[in-house]
Amino acid sequence: MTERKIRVRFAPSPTGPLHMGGVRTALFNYLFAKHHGGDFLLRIEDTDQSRYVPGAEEYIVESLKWCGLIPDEGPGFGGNYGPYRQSERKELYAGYAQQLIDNGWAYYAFDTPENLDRLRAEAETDGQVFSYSQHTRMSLCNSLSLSVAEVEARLKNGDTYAIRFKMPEALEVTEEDMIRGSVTFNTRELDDKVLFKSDGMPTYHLANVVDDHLMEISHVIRGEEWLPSMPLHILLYRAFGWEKSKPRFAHLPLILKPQGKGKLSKRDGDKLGFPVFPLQWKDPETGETSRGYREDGYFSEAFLNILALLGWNPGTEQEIFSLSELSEIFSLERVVKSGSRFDPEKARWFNRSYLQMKPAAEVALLFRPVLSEKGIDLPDFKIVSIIEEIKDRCDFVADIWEHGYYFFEAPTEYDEKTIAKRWKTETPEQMDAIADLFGTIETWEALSIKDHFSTYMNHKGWNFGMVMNPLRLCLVGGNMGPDLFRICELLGKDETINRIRKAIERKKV
RNA sequence: GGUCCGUUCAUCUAAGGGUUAGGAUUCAAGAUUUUCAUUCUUGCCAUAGGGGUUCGAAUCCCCUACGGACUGCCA
Repeated sequence: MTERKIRVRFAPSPTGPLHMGGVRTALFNYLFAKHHGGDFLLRIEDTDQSRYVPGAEEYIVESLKWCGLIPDEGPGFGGNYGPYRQSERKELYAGYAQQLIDNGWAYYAFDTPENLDRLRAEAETDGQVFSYSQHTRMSLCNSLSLSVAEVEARLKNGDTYAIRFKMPEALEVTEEDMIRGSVTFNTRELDDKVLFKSDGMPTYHLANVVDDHLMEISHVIRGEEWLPSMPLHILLYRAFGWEKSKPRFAHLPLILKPQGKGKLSKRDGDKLGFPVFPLQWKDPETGETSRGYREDGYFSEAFLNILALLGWNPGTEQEIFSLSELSEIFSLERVVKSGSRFDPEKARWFNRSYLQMKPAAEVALLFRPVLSEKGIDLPDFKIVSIIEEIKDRCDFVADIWEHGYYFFEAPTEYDEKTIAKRWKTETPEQMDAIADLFGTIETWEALSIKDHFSTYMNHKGWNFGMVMNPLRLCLVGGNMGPDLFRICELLGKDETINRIRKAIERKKV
């Protein structure tokens, strides 16, 4: 058992885009596999054709690729345990369902969905909850309550049926969850879940257990919402006689909405003020578009880093991790038990940290398209120099424009507050003098400009603040930006002088 | 309603019987930047409540409260 090859799977159903909780589940599976030198598989659980959403599977694959969580096996990724789409494994499941009927762990249920709906509605009006279970099964229409002859007749007649699990009576099922510890359920309280649907497809429970067994999955790492069905799955392994090779279970805490109640869900879409999806998603039915982390300008490394620290911690004070670093130190023991609220502010901070770590040349490559879109073309070394100056005030690549547009185009308006505070009657004359001074400078380089400027200022006896601030206003349109002389240098001599003259003109009017 | 899971600053979390309960984000103040942002320093802020066990409990046990998940021929 301990020598068993580690194999884990991420098993989403293609009912829409993956949300960040799903990505985190994939991440933890990936990290666990890589940490132990095991395999990470992707399996598409598309057993409910009525909920199938076109494009969802592609979306899932693209999301994993963006994050760098590349499956070792899966649809389109190869592997010896395929197919990895449950719809393509359809034929397989009926035999397993039959096996359970034969050995008495399951039974045919002929009840119509309408009838069950009615029973549920009735129970509800009485303030009760209907459940198809050991307490009610004998009064319903199934191969346990009907005579053998009747069952055979119905089967022969082609009546539709579902196959339900026959939950044992009053049996304690205890399982050691790798995150939660020992968890015990009593089968008395559990219902008879449908394993095989009347449409010929298995339900999640059957397909999941059968495939995990066939694919030799060693650890099931999934969201906490699956904890209540763990006893059913345990019992299914028992019913099939697969207990010896049964995987270990680990139920991850949920990611909660930042405010309000409940877990984060796909339906939260765009309403929260931050993306819940890794990638932008366009709903094929409504045409509605939901934003994604990628399109919002997050680095995938930052996105993953945020997710890694949501419900897990390294036990040290380190917060920034690469994927390979995470693989090295990740362990299920350090996953927390309680659900966590996602904090968009901290997500921003993570992205900022990654942006700051990247060399200016790399950021320039990412910023280039923004400039191209605006029809701006500058030599690379120039862009890199500019980015070096303003990178540390940005959280996202897109912020570079916001914080440094004046490097690329002259200001068209000037900040009123700064004008009121700094633009005095003597200012135009002073600016004019500075422009003249600049015209005489031969080595157009920050240090040299500063030198000339200082000497001139001292000679004139002018107040530095009352000249530098208006000068800054002329060049950038406000009271922001990096070192003034660096700006002059990067702008170039002619442009600097032009901007000063232009500002004086504008102020006159 | 029932079953199961959970509960340390506003948020993410550390501390696996003995610490002034630590860090990060946010927020606030100061310093630096002759501007702004950054950066740095400092500060504010927490063991849900009640009972036990123990010399000693955030840590172990019980109860209460609160939160969450599940309760479909969905996954």
